[in-house]
Order: sequence, then C-alpha cells, then structure tokens
Amino acid sequence: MSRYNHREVEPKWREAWGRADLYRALSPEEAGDRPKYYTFEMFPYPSGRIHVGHSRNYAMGDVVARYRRAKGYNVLHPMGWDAFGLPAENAAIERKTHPKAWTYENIAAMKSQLQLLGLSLDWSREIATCDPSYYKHQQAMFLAFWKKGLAYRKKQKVNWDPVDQTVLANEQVEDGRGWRSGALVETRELEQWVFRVTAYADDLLDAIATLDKWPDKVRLMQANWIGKSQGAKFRFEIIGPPAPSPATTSAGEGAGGPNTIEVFTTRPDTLFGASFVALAPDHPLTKKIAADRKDVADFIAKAGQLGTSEADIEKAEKFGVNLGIKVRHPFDESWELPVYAANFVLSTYGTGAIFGSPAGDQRDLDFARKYGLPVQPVVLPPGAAAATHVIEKEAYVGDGVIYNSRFLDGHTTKEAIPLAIAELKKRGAGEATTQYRLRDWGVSRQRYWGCPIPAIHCAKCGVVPVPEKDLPVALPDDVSFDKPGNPLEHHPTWKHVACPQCGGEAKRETDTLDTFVDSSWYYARYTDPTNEAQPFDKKLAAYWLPADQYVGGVEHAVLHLLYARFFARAMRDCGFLDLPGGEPIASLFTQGMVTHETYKSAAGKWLGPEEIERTAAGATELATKQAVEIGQIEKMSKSKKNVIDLDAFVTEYGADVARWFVLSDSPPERDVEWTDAGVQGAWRFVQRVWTLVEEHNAPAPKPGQAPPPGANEGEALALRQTAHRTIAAVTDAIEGFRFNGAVAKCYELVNAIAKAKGANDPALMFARGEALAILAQLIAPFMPHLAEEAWSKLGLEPFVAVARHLIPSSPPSTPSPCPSRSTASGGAKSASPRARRRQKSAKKP
RNA sequence: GCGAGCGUGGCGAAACUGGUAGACGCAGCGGACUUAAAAUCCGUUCGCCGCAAGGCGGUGCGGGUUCAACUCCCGCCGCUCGCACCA
Repeated sequence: MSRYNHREVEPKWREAWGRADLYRALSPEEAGDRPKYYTFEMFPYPSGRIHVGHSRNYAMGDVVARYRRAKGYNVLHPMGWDAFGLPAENAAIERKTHPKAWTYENIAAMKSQLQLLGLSLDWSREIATCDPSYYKHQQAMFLAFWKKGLAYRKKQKVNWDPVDQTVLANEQVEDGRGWRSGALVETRELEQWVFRVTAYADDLLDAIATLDKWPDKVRLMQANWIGKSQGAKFRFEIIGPPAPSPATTSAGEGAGGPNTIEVFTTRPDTLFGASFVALAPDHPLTKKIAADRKDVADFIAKAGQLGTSEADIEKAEKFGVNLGIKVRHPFDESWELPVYAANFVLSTYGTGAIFGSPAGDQRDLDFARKYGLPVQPVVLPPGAAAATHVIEKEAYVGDGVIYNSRFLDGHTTKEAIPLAIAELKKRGAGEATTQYRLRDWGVSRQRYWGCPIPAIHCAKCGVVPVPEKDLPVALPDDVSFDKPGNPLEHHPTWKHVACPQCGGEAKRETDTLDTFVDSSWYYARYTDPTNEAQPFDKKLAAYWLPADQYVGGVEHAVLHLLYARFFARAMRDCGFLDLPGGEPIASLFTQGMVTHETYKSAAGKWLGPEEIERTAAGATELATKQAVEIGQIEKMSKSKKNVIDLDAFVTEYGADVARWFVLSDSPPERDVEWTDAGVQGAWRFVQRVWTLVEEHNAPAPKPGQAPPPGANEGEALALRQTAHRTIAAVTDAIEGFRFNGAVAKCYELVNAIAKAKGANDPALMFARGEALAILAQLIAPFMPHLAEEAWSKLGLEPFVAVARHLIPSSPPSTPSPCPSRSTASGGAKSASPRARRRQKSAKKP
C-alpha cells in the first residue's frame, strides 16, 4: 500500500495530457456534430506571481470546461494576458527595468504557475494584449470606429496630476491628491479620444432583458449605470439685465441659446410649484457672472472645495448664491423666478441647470427653506385633503393628484406629465427628452505602456488617421522614464512623422488607449487568435460566439462588462462581427474571493502566514518571537501579505488539494476562507480516495459489462444506486454552479464505498469497482490528476479527462428521490429549478 | 438616502416546487491500533428532560397565511455589497 504521491502523479499526467493534445479546441470542421462550448475566465493582469486566491476563478472555469468536454462538447477554454497597464510603468520607474521585459517575465512566471494547476486550457490560443499582433487589430478597429463616428475627439474635464504630468482616473485620486505624487489634482480640459457608448444606450439597456443567464445584481447595476430617465428639456427666458451675448461668451452653448436657461426635469407636472431656477457652480452662465461678482466667484470656489467622498456628500449642506437675474415661468409670462447657482446641481448631468419645485423634491425643499423661497404644494397624496395638506420638512415625491396648478388640476401625476410637455411644446419652450447617466467613454491616456492611438496631428490637415497599411503603430522600445509625463511625448523621434495626407511635418498622437479597450474584445480574438489579416474571421467568431460561460469577479460588473457589450455592437456595425443576438456573453458567473486572516507584527508591519506561528490562542512572529496581532479576514492581497504562494502549496499538497479546497465548503459566489484545517480536510480526502482505489486492487467493470449475479440485490444494489444517484446529483450541482454541493455528494459516495466491505463477494466487488470508476469520473473536473491516476489504476482506458461514458449498465431503478435523473452522461440535461434561479433570473431590471 | 442581497449548530454550510431542519466538511468528544505519537479506522456531536424507548424546544425578533413555513406575506433589528445631491 503506497501513499498517493502527488509530486510524481501530477506532473506525469500533465505531461501525458500535453502529449495527447487533449485540450485543443477543434475547428468547426473537426468538431463535426459535436456542439461547441466556449467557456473562459477573466484574463489576468500579469502583475507578478499568482497565489492560491487567484486559483479559485480558474478552478471554477476548469470545472465547467472539463465537465462539458466529458459531455462531448467541442470546448474552447482559452487563456491570455491583460498585459498593458500602469504597474509595468511603475515597475520601470522603481526597478529600472523596461515595462516590456517586466511584463513578459511576469507572463512567463504566471503561465508556469497556471500550468501547475492542471487547467485544461488550450494554450495554442494564448494572447497578450501588449503584443503588436494583437493591438494592430485594435488599431484597425479604432480606425473603423472613427470612420463610423463611434470614436471622436472631445474636450473633456480630466483629473490632471501636475507633478506626474498625466491624467488620473477617478480611482487614482485620493482626497483630491494624486495617489503617486501626492500633488493636488487639478481639473483640466483636454482634447480626448472618446468612444460613443451613448449611441447604444437604449440597446445596451433593453438587451439586458435578454441576459437571462447573468446575475440579477449585475444586470441591475448595468441598468442603473446607464440610468435612463424620461422627462422634458425646456427653456426659461431670461428677463432683465442683458444676458451675455454669444459674441463675448460661450455661455449660451448647449444651454439653449443666449437669452434662455435650459433645464432638464423628470417632473414637468410640478411646474406650477416652481419657485426658483438653479445652475451648477460651473455652468457657463455662473462662470460668466462670477467674472463681475466676487460673491459668485467665492461661491464657486467654496462649492469646488467640497470633497467628493461619500461622507462629504452625505453631510454637505445645500447652499447657493442669488445670481441677480430673473426668468419667466414658461406657462405664465408675468411669473418671475429668481436664478441661483447651487452646489447640489451637477454640471455633468442633464443641462447643468434645474428648476426648483420644493414641495416635490427634498433637495429643492432644503434649499428653499434656507433661502426663504416659496413652497407651494402641487401634488396631493392619496387620501390627503387639499385644505389640510402641508409640506414642512419633508417633500412629497410620490404620485398623487395635481392641484394648485391651473390647467393640470385634477389630473394624476402620470397624466399631468405628458400634458405639461404638450403645453411646453405648444409654447415653443421645450420638448420631451430622454436623459442618460451613461456618458461616452474617454479612452485617451497619457501613458507609454498601452496601445498607441493610430492618429496623426497635422497643422494643415487636422487630425488624420494612420493609413491601415502602416499598422501597427508600434510602441518604441527605447524610452526613458527619467522625466515625469508620457515617455512617448519625450521620445526624440517617434512622434515626428509626415502627414499621410499632405506629406508635411506632422506629429503622432502620443496618447495610448485605456487598457479597458484591450479587454473589450479579447473574447472574440480567442476564436481566431493567430489571424494576421483581420482581428478574427467572421465565420469562426460566429461559430464560437456568444461565449457560453464567463467566470470572473463582480468588481467588473459594470465597466469591463459594459464595454465588452459596447464593443460587440460597434464591431458588428463596423462589419467585423456577425452576432445576431448582439450579446457576446451568454452566461456570466461572478465568483467570490478567497480570504485569509491578516497578521500585524508588534512593529505594525503586515506579516505573511509563513512568517508566523499560529496556535489556537494566538500567533507569534517566527523571527522575533513576539506576539502578533490577528486582524480581519480579508481578500488575499499582496499589500496585506495574507497570501499563500501557489508554488509552495502545490509542492507540499498538490494542485488537486488546492482546487478541491477552494471549491468546497462555500458556495462559489460567496467568499471562502482559506484555513489550514480546511486544507487538511481536502488532503485527507485525496488520500482516502486513493486508499480505496488501491484497496480495491482490481479492474473496474468495462463499459457494457454485464453485472454478475447478486449485483442487483442487497448491499451491492444499494451501493450501485448510491453511485448512480451521485452521478445525477453531481451533474445537477455542476450545472447549477453549486460546486460545494458537488463536493459534498462526492464525500457521500466515498463514505458509501468505504462502508461496503466484502472483498470476496463478486457482486460487491463489481459494485465497488463501478462506484470507484464513477467516483473518478465525477471528481475529474475538480481533481483531474487524482482522477486520472485512479482511472488508470482501475484499468480503464486513458483519459478520464475526455471519457464520455462509463456506466456498464444501470441498476434496476427503485423509487428514489430523483427518479428522473438516471442518465449518467451524454445528452443535454437541464438544471434543477433552483440551479436555474442561481444562474438566471426571470426578473427584469 | 436609493437599490440589491443575506441572517440556520462551536465554525464553513445543506435543505431542489411549502413537506423528516442541520446533508457534507472542519473543530470537539469517546474508542481501536501503537511502547508512545503522527497517520488511519470506528463511534458520537443543535439544546433541554430521560438509563432507555421517547418527549419537548429550536432557522435574527414580532405577527400572519397554511394540514404543514428556514422557505410565502406584513412590520422591526442586524450585517454585506453596489450607486450616490442624476433633477
């Protein structure tokens, strides 16, 4: 009896799988009538090394891939690298390496780590977004988008770090300071490249209803992000002091003309409750007036000072300043309303101006109370009486019947909205409109390590596209990070080029694309990763897409997944892609993280688990023997050092133990805490399975082999039934993404096999052999090495990784809890209702 | 503030369509093997009463619907996540 030696077994099978080329996705021709199945996990950023926390994501994807392969699908399970990005430049600055060298070293290291896990990936399709053979197609698509008007240039406000001389993303601004330099961030208007995501706002929103295999949470977050509001845009006519003329100011631009203020509202039904108009602090008219009025300028400064953190907004008091101008009510020429600038009005939403109807909006009410403005209730809540209904400190925002509102009186709020809009239209003051929270996507980054934007700036011809034959616009290797700012800008020669149109002196665009662009279409590149002529062959993309399953973290619920959906539409409309349903990803699963305790030394430094000794009572630092503070259980991260290194773990326990453990215990969508005890449990299970296989010491029954007499009665029958029911249960659990449930069922089967003793009973031997073979097949998606070794030991043909059937013959069925689920393999099977609910949802966002 | 989700043993969790609450794992306890330990194996483990058979209570709290509620409805309490002055 030998102990299971993962150090020999695991490499042996990985090599055998590689030799047999088991995981290569078949071409449509090779696949014949096998249905396709495309499953992938969010590709990693090559930041260095992976730890066991990362492995969960890939382990889940691998379960799906191996399960589908075993069911006879032609599986595409690719992997690649989201290889552009800021950390490579930081490394270059800090360690004097080159971003490219750093990135490719990390890719090599992480690839060998992923391979240790025994993932059934098709490495022949590996892609790296920093490879010119990848980004050249991205540049071609950029040009197509540009031609189609989906990419354009726009002046945009950006966070500018004056020390690093670069644009910062909102996430990189902490307390108004750049996260690296610590410099106070300035707001600058820069000419930026922008993708017209809003062109698809309605489609992106409506199609969420078709994403019935996406988590509700994600669908809702996307819907909220798009933020569609129906309402009206209309103009107030300015009275009194002459408004700034278009000749002297741009104030009128986009604000409805020189003598008007345009506002957006979702509640035109409350117009008779209006008591003021308010502009954003940075509304053009506010700024114009501030030029002559110190109090207004002071107000703008004060409003700008307020932090943008959640707590700040929570506490921020509403305040404003009277701009000293008046406007006419659109429904009554004689009704004048004062105009304020107010800190709670956003310049980035709607028109940057609102009308205040205090009885129906809490913010307006707070503001009106502060400045002594009238509060006229116009909506009567159900059950309230007009004579007694008053607004004190709480606005009434609900539905009701309109009163105090002339021609709208007596109508419900729902009826009054179109009536008010019709009246605005009749008077030429406004019209119905739809407003989105979604904004176009600014993709320019003043960075080196990104995809160059294929554009050339010519003094004569303007902004000119790089001719397609000149693609790729490759990044120069000889760059220096000595100076702050974008190395491409400092490069002595790179940016100097001839204008493709007039041949005169011109300057290359030195901005690079946001790395979210790189990850917006990689799912399509996987379908044809080596195509040099085009991003991918339309037919291949049509064969594989939409991807059947995508697994990744919920932190990408909005941006990445929304951009991916945008790209699918843009690529379709530019002729790159045939995707009838429009959606590139059919089913999404968002997995939970792996967490671990954190440790802090007496000196206040984070310590890794390998630096301490943990006992039930507490922990001590190995180096100093001092007590260690045990902190929160948090997501494994380098910064907190609460990570378990993958290589060391695999050497000690094996990849199967890591894979099994991260999928046990907790439901996949929930976090799982990495504990030594849990690892021990997984380790024990591996040993236990192996011991059973070795003890059995006989070949498993061959497919089709008839059971011996007695196999269908007594203990043998009971074991056979348990085994066959486990097939159904595990199948169901995998389809429903309940891997913890599948694990539990495998434990039960092992317990049942261990109990069924009797080596001299041929019937029982048959049942045990059958059950062990079933077990090997069931654990194969989770612990592929152990499964393969067991399969081989049971005398079965390699490989369990691609074995499609096993059952010699089904035992006679007796009434069981799941009588309808006796099919073992082959044939599509539907998940249980609960499983469906976990993955899909009937609810509309 | 708005939206979503969750709350079950000492712990991670099961419980499918309303039908035996706590599967499975961890930790614990008792035992076997061993000079001893590790490993392994067997038994046991929600609480209370009982020698036992068995009984009673129990899924955050309070109500309700039902023959039957962890599950459905109403109202609270607590936690987590997302968004955040979006007119």
